[in-house]
Amino acid sequence: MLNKKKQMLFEKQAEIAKAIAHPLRIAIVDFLKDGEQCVCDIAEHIGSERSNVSRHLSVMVNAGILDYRKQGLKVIYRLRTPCILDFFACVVGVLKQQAKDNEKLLAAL
Amino acid sequence: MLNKKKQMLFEKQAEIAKAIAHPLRIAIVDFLKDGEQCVCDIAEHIGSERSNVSRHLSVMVNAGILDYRKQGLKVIYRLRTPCILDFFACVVGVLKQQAKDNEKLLAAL
DNA sequence: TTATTATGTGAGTATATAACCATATAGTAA
DNA sequence: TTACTATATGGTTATATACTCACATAATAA
Repeated sequence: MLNKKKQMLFEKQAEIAKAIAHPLRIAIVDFLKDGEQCVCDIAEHIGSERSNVSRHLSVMVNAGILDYRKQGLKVIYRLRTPCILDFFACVVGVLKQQAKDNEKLLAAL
Repeated sequence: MLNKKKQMLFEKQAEIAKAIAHPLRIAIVDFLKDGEQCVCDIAEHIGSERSNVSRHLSVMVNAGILDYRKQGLKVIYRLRTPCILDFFACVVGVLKQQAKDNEKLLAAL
């Protein structure tokens, strides 16, 4: 059985994973990998309402994935942990594996 | 604005991330990193009902994270993409960063 | 001061997810 | 055949999440 310490660690990890697990949030992280951006530009880039984007951003800030600074009227967000990008490299690996398996399946028909 | 292709990719990635984003599922992945296991042993190890574990497992199989084989009465699950473990290395990095920041905050009080 | 702009947040609704229980399915053994 | 075990799944309920709209807040400019 799991001990309390491990259980707590898994809950923390799940929180962070959940903070990434949304198409818009992934689009945001992908956008921010090239540099910091304000909410308005993020919203325009991913094509969603600012209020919605603002909420997605705060989810990721709370999880520790993003950071922000205020500059006049604007709030500018940036990636706080670039290793998040490694995660996507792995995910793309999973997708490629799936594609390969589908090919095999097709070839076998 | 995002094009359709990127949007589809982000949705796929989110699906995989969601499949990891649960404390029990992370516990399962952590358990499986040392080798394949049947549902009954997984359920006992993480301390949850078999029906519940079975559903969590099928979520991860559908996402392409896990694989399984049948052996008599038992169904034995294994990690399909070990790079998933890299993800956790990153997540632990995020947690460490958070802990460091909290220390600084405390020291500043 | 008022007006404008960027961002954040409360309220409501719709949808998705997780957990539990009961039951179904399938393999094994007597 | 019946009994037993491991796993999967339908149904229900509780909870969480995402989205939209309206409004609040805060910085800036006129």
